[in-house]
Amino acid sequence: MKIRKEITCPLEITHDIIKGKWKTVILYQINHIEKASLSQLESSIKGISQKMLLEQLKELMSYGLVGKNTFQGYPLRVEYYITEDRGKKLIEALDIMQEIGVKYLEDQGTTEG
Amino acid sequence: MKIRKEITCPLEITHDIIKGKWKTVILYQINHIEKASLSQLESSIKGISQKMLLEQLKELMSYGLVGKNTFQGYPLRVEYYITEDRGKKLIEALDIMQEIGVKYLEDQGTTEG
DNA sequence: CGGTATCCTTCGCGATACTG
DNA sequence: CAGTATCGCGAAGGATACCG
Repeated sequence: MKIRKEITCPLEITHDIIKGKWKTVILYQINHIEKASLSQLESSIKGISQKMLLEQLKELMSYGLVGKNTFQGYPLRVEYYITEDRGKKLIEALDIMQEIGVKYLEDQGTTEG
Repeated sequence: MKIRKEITCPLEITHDIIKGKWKTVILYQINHIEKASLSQLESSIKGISQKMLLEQLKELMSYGLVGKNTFQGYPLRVEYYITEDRGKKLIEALDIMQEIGVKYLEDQGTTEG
């Protein structure tokens, strides 16, 4: 995911970070599950492959939005979480987007049905 | 811009609508300029072509996020605006994204310089 | 259970030219 | 000033197979 060099407003940086198909859902799900394992995320996000999930998680971590704890032993265990400083702020925006989505579905329902 | 059929959460609908490279900046700029003409938008958004701008505006209007007033006569004049019902709500999310972007730039500045 | 590597396809976006 | 049409490219993302 590329972040453009020339920007009109800082908003675009944030947008470039989360514009990928899965980024927002992943963040949203991690926040809900709280300490999310890879398999938990994989099964909770419809249609995502393990490869995409890991790829996107890596990017989100590189931007400091998601953190990870690894527990050695058997079976292997990891916990993904939303970072307090950067991640939680973005969740606020995602929550609004969630609201809008819910509203959108309601409107669809009343006009279609 | 395609909206996926199978979703995990309504958030994805909103995301699918604004995921395009220019959607968020366009919305943000329209909101700031208030009654924005095409040329105003074109000159205020760095790097965008008229074709992309019109294409994206059309999509944003189809989702009810942006409205347009056309004034016949010479020269031709149009005003694009953020819709009260749907658009303004999204601006709330974009404002948060703007804040995050600003913070991001600040952090970059302190670690790099 | 978690993670990596490779190959292939699709479609978002840019460049360009034209119309009312 | 505002808007439409066509074409080509590249990166995002999907399928699949393999490793600790």
